[in-house]
Formats: sequence, structure tokens, C-alpha cells
Amino acid sequence: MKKIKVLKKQILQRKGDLYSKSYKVESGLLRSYTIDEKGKEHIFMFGPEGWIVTDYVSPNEPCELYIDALEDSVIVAIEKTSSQDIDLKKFIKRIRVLQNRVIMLMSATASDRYEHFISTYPNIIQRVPQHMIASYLGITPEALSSLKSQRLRSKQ
Amino acid sequence: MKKIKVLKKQILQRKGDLYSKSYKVESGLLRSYTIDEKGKEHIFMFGPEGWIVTDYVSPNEPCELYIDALEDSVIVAIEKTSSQDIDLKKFIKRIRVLQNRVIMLMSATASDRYEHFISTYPNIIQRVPQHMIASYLGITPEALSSLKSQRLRSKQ
DNA sequence: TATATGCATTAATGTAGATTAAGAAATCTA
DNA sequence: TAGATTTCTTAATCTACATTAATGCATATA
Repeated sequence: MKKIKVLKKQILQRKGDLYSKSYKVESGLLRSYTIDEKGKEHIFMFGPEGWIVTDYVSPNEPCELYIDALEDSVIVAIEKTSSQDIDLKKFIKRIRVLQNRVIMLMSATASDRYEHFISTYPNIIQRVPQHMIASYLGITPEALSSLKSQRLRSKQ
Repeated sequence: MKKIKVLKKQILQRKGDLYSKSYKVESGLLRSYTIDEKGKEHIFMFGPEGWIVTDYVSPNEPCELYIDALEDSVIVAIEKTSSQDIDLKKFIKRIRVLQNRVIMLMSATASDRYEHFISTYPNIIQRVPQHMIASYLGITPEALSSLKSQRLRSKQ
């Protein structure tokens, strides 16, 4: 149970790393993401205070995701092998989130996905740049920008 | 451990059901899917022989997915509460599959997703109608059809 | 303080895939 | 066997979002 201070932009884990850990966020904000063949980043998850950010791979498999800090943060690194923290309900919850994400990507418009995002994670929006929200939603920053101004216009 | 015979089109589980089980496929083919607000089906998973098809919700939560049989099948229903079958590696594997699906939906074209599908599940293609493959890929049957003929043309 | 770098917005143009519609082929069912 | 139903294909049109590019602003760095 070691508490670690990390600075904004610090990378905790890279794709391909072995012996990856889980990171419990005490304060600050982490994210996990991939980089595709075209060099484009795709954000999987934002991890604010209280969340656990991890790449769900078995302890000794090479990991799939990058994890870095979006703000200066204090985190606790947890060994994946220590079984006391393997909470099956967390796994199930994560699967449901991912299932839901797949449904959203297949059936909802970018606009719907944005509405869903701001109602689910209202506190995240102020803390991360727009292009990262776009990356999470699976659209370009430009598309998000015009989507937002349409939204404003239609509300007033 | 009860072995059940189910006929094609038989529904094993509906969204909202409580006390859902896991289904191990001995022979035949199952699928899990959702129906969105517009009434459109989205297939999550095809489950041929040897696979376990389940909705990853906690034993007593209402489930999210429909599960039905695409072929006459023989299956074994497994209680979720029986902890002997809770294999963490299976959960992790499922999460990775879903993670990968999210990446694919966000970064790959329909054509890339189709190529990926046929190389990952080559045996499924002959067994299910095209519109279900399309549903799995997140495109319309028409889009899949034209995509296939383009593919043929470019190969010969 | 000046200059570079990152970020958000807007507009024009392009394109993947949706929608609609119609017809042919295959499969089911009476 | 005949009609109904499901499946697949093709083609025309439409639209959501990508791409490209230009501009303004904020933040970082020398």
C-alpha cells in the first residue's frame, strides 16, 4: 500500500508493459486510453477521486492500455496479485459499463452520447479539455464543438 | 447441472429478468443481444459449442440482455451463485473483448470490423444470416452487402 | 515581455454508411 | 405444390460526422 504522488502528464503504464498494477485515485484525475494504428488516442475511462483505474488484464499479461495523469494526483498502487482487492462486483460493473458503451456506439448519435456523458459524469467536463471528451465519445473535437453550439442554440 | 434442449428461436432470457443464469453451450448456437428504444436489435455475442453465454449482472439484478437460440441447441444452465464456476480469467477475457470492441467501433471502418470478424469467428459466418453479422458489426444489412461485393471485386 | 504551443471555434467540402425502395432468390408453411 | 415470409442484393438519395483549413484565445516557456 504505497501512496504515490504523480504530476500531470506523467505516464503510469504503457501498452505492452508487464506487471501492471491497479491505481486507486485518492485525489486528482487519471485516464486510461489506447493509441490506434493511425496514432489517434481513444479514451476508455476517466478516473477521478475514489475510482480505481486499471487495465483489466491478468497480472502477468502485457497490458493493452496507457494510463496517465490529467491532473497532479495522489494514488495508491495495488498489486493485482493481492486477492483481497479482487471484488467481483467491480468487474461486473465494469463489464456493464463497457456493454453500455458498445450499445451507445452502435445505436446512439454523437449528440445522444454527449448528453449521456454529461449527465453521467457532470463533474468531469469542467476538468478536462474538450478534445478529450470528444476522444471518449468517439468523435472529433470539431464535431463536438459544433454539436455544443447547436445544443446551445436549441436551448435558448 | 441440468442439460436442456432448446429449439431455434427459443428465448432463454429477457431484459429485466431476475435470477438469470449462465448458459454453457454443448451444441448449437446461442446469441445475446439488446433491443434499443427504436426497436433495433444489437448483437453482443454469438455463443457456439464450448462457449458460455451470460449476461454479466450480479445474480439478483435485473438483466440487460436477451439471450436466444439461433440453432437447436443443447445447453447447461449454471447458477450464477455457485461460486465454483466464477473464473476471474473469464471475466477479464470478456472485458478485453469488450474493450477491443469499443476500440474497433471508435477507430475502425465497417470494412475493417468485418475483416476482423471473419478472421476471429470464421465458423460463425456460415451459420447465421447476414443481417445478424451486420447487427454485430453495428451496420445495416445493406451496408454489409455492398461492403462484401466491394471486397469481392477488389480481390479478383 | 515576446513567442511558441495548445486549445476551441467556425466554415467548406468530402465521404461512409443510413434510409428507402424494389426485385430476385431461398426457405418456411399450409 | 403454391403462397407467404425471410433473406440478400443493388441502386438513388440523404445525412451525420470527418477532414481540412483558417482564426482567435489562452497558456506555457524563453
